[in-house]
Amino acid sequence: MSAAGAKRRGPRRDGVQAKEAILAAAREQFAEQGFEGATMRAIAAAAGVDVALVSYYFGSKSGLFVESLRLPVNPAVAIDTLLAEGTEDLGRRLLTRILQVWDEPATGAPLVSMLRSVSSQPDLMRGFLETELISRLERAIGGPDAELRAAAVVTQALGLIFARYVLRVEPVASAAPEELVALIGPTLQRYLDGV
Amino acid sequence: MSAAGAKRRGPRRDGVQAKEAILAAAREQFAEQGFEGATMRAIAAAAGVDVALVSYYFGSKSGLFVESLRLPVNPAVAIDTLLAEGTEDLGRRLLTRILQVWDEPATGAPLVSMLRSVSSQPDLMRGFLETELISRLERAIGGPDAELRAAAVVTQALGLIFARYVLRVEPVASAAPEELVALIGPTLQRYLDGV
DNA sequence: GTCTATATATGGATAGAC
DNA sequence: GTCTATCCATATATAGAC
Repeated sequence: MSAAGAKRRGPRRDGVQAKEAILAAAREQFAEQGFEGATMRAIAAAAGVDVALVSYYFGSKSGLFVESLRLPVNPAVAIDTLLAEGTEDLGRRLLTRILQVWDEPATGAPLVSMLRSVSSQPDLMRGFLETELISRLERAIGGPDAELRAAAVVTQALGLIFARYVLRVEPVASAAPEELVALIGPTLQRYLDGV
Repeated sequence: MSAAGAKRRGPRRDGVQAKEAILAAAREQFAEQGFEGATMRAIAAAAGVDVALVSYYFGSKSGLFVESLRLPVNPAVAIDTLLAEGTEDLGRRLLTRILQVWDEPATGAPLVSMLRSVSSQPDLMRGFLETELISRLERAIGGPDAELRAAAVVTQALGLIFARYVLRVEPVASAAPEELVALIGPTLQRYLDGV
């Protein structure tokens, strides 16, 4: 039926849904290559679809990543939302939001299981942190050493999350969110401000 | 107790070295029960030796832990050494020491591989962090919320270590130690001081 | 009810006998 | 090198005071 040369258009007839095929290919590519190493073109090719379809279904590479891991929230989008509300008091607001998402079982549980498996897939998280979180924060805060300061924010948040939700170290694990915000929020703010 | 009443003394005659037997038992117990859950009495019993021998060979539970994981340094001892030099500028000194140990391949490599496997053994690290690091820092700094502030120090250090040595996130992974000390040292100091 | 005191158990560390 | 005995710190339980 399909003409030789040009790709055919219209719905696939092999019974495989394109969206599912892309997700399957993405999981494989992300696992093998890490977030940065995997390319949308390679994923599309492996799924047997056109690259444009990936953007059509998932909006962005980070959106595809989030859905491929079945994560409940997209950290990149969450950061953009916070930044859109201005940079004032960003440290506390950022931390408050982080604790909200991770404390809520419905959203936190998948994140914890994702983080648990990170040690075996360091490339995956490194790429995501670098290109989706650190560079986003860097652009927003500016100033000298913006990249290093943005990365410092990530180290503090990562360490808190790891201690509270994965290791469950006391008294961090059962501290009230407000206590943690009061103690650690200013740290994030200091990194953001560049003191 | 042995059936005859008193335990026998003198060297073992079963050819198994007591030290090795203790190490083997310790690895098993630590893995199953975590650091806090494992008891020196249980380890000694499993090894078929008296409890006192464990202290004799390894000095302390944390010493046994360190040797059972073949770690190059004992963090608890390292902290005590730093504290013995006073609490002045402790944040920077602590961070400087951490970076020295982890940056040096001979000492850092075993630590990294240990940290990689932590996700599958959260009890192990939780117990060690709580009873060997956080409580030590807590006693040294005192003041209100000393325990939470000590724990905050651990979250920042842990996040930095995880980002720099396990995930190798840039620009944290290739930043100069002095840069990191200048940026993050004050954070540790703030937690220690209680602001 | 909450708070304090004392009892009891557990577990780590040390000194000294053998 | 190995074991006995003991000490000390911590955690849990119970009883009585207020």
